Amino acid sequence: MSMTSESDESTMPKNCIDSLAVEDDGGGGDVGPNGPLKKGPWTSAEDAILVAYVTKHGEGNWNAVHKRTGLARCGKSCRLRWANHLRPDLKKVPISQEEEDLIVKLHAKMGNKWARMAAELPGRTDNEIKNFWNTRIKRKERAGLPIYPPEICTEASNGNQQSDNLSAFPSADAHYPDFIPVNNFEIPPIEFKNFELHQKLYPQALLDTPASCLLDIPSSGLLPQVLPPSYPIKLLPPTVHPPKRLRGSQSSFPSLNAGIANVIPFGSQYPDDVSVQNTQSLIYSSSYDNPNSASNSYDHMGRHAVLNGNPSSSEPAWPTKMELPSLQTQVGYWGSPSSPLPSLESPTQNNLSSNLSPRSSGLLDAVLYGSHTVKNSTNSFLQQNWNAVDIIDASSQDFYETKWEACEPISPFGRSSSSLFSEGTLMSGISFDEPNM
DNA sequence: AAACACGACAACCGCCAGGCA
DNA sequence: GTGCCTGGCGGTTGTCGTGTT
Repeated sequence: MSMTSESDESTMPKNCIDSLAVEDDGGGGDVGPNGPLKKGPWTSAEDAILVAYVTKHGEGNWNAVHKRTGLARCGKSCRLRWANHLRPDLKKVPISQEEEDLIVKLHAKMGNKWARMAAELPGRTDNEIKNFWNTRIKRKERAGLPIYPPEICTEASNGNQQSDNLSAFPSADAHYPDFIPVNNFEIPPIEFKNFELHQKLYPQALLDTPASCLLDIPSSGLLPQVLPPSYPIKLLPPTVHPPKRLRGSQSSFPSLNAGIANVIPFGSQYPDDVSVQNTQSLIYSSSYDNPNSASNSYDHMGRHAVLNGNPSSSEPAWPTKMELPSLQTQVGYWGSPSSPLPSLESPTQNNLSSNLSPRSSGLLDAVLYGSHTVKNSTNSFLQQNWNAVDIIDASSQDFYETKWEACEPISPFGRSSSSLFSEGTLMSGISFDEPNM
């Protein structure tokens, strides 16, 4: 990014007030109990500090970052920076057409569930998808084009009808093409590995680099130097972060309140729906043909896809505010007592869930499932890659040249960076275990 | 060349939920 | 049971680059 301004005089966010600022780099920022916290664009030096910290200590406990490193950033800021920019598994290339198509499809199903959408798009962050979508919406809106391409609506409605067969949905679902089976809780077994491996991949030298030193480094690009020349995307399948909590666990459709969630056969759509877990295209590949419902997916302005066919939802909020797909505005419809829907605990769903993924009815189950799977997979994975640590510590250069070559050629920061180790300039001796201020 | 509009993106903010003492 | 802390999520804002007038 070009945003590397060091100046930031803005005030500290309220939610960061609990963080203790140690660094006083003369920059702006509010003053926490122990000093100022910076806001605004991150510098390369700050990135490097954060990367080093996370590499060594792992994700989580973000508020400890600045306490241990002297980084004048609040925990939330650190977390976001890491998640959106520093995670090694992030793609640093523009969103492809395929990805765009998938985003559109996912949005038709999920609405503004960016985090969940990100989970379906390896290497993409919720923020990235959100930005992409918002931009796209604006563009479409300005052009008077439908947000959802006709084929998406058609496919979605087809998929929805197909789901009828599975869930014995009432005929009303013809108006809810986005009600299609999808495993929104998919937690690939490997996803929890990321950090452990990263810990092995970042150089010990960096880990021991004093924050005070790093902070003095100009933003000209320390980070590219301290990070591997390429990312192990293939080794580290990016996905939703481990116990990523899903908001409104009672229903993955935000607008569907608990009561509704209880009656809607989301089981076919949620955690346990393995039928879609690995075959997302299934959703749109149904042989069903329902042109009518597709045509209903657009309002007269071509603005908001009325996927649910409810005209009332197509009007108001959409243009001025990023809205959920109209599906999610149809609470009343689904919530109607006249629509006896199967329970989430139906045997069918349970059967599905028993195979591959967590049960739709419980986020906890999803997490537990994920943890279990990861635990197993991580062990073997780490065993396979364990020597990477030693390699790095001993000879980073060799490691990168030999191990990273086969990986995604795009570096985390979108450039081909020279190895930090090739330059061998990092200081050592100070660990982030100890506050260095 | 300057002004403006727009896109793209990073970062912040407020809210909320889970964990824990 | 309650309150605090931490972290996640979605919405919003701010900034910069680029194209157009």
